[in-house]
Amino acid sequence: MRIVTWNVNSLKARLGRVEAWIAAAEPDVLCLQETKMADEAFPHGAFATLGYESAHHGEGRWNGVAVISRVGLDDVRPGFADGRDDPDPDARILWATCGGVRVASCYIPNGREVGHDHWHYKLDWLGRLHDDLVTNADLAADPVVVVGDFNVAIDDRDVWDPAAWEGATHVTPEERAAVQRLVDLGLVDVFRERHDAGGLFSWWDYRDLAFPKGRGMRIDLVLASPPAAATLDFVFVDRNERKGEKPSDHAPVIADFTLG
DNA sequence: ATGGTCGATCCTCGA
Repeated sequence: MRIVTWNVNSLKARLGRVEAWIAAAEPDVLCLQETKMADEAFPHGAFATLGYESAHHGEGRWNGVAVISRVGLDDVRPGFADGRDDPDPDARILWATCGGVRVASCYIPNGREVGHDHWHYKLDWLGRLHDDLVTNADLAADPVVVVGDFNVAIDDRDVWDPAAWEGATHVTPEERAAVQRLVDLGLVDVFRERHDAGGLFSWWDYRDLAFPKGRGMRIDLVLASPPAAATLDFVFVDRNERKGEKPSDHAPVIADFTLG
């Protein structure tokens, strides 16, 4: 089963590229983030034409997440089920079961600046994801794959210049600890398990020619429960998608499992 | 060629 995460930075602006990419790469499950689209505007028909069911959780201008699947799409659930009364104010997580795998498409808050209200929201958001998993998933027993734009670089290998990012959002001990809590539940960062090297990134800023200069970060993650991670065949970043006309600033991360 | 973003919105904000 080929599971992909891709922050497309507006699905409206990226639809043509996404359609062409699906036809070429043939994902079984494609999780999108930053669709920046209302639910009414989501192009279910375009994906149906390609043989995919789709679910979307959007709000319009910002955020928005989708799960697109050709291996079934059941038990769709937007938002958290973590026992708290306050819903997430943003459209940032969508769960679905695809081909027997429980999948979450996640767009973790950016954080903006360390100490900013939005940074505290980011830490709280990752805590809610943790509690949602504890409440609703049996990671030791079931295939669960949590993917998305985490806006956190787990260690210094995931940053083009750790010195330039020292003390900045995405690399603080607090943010890294919030992701580590997910790993401590048993989730495996399958890309890092398979690739030791630094300099392998999934996002490059549009500004200052960051991509041709190699100035990126690895912030798009595929986190798999042990039963899923044990069946990993390969995982890589399709950095070709960062090239060409009107790319997203993120490239797809592709993980193939021999599940099912 | 010695610089340098993009998208959605409403001309600024968020990333």
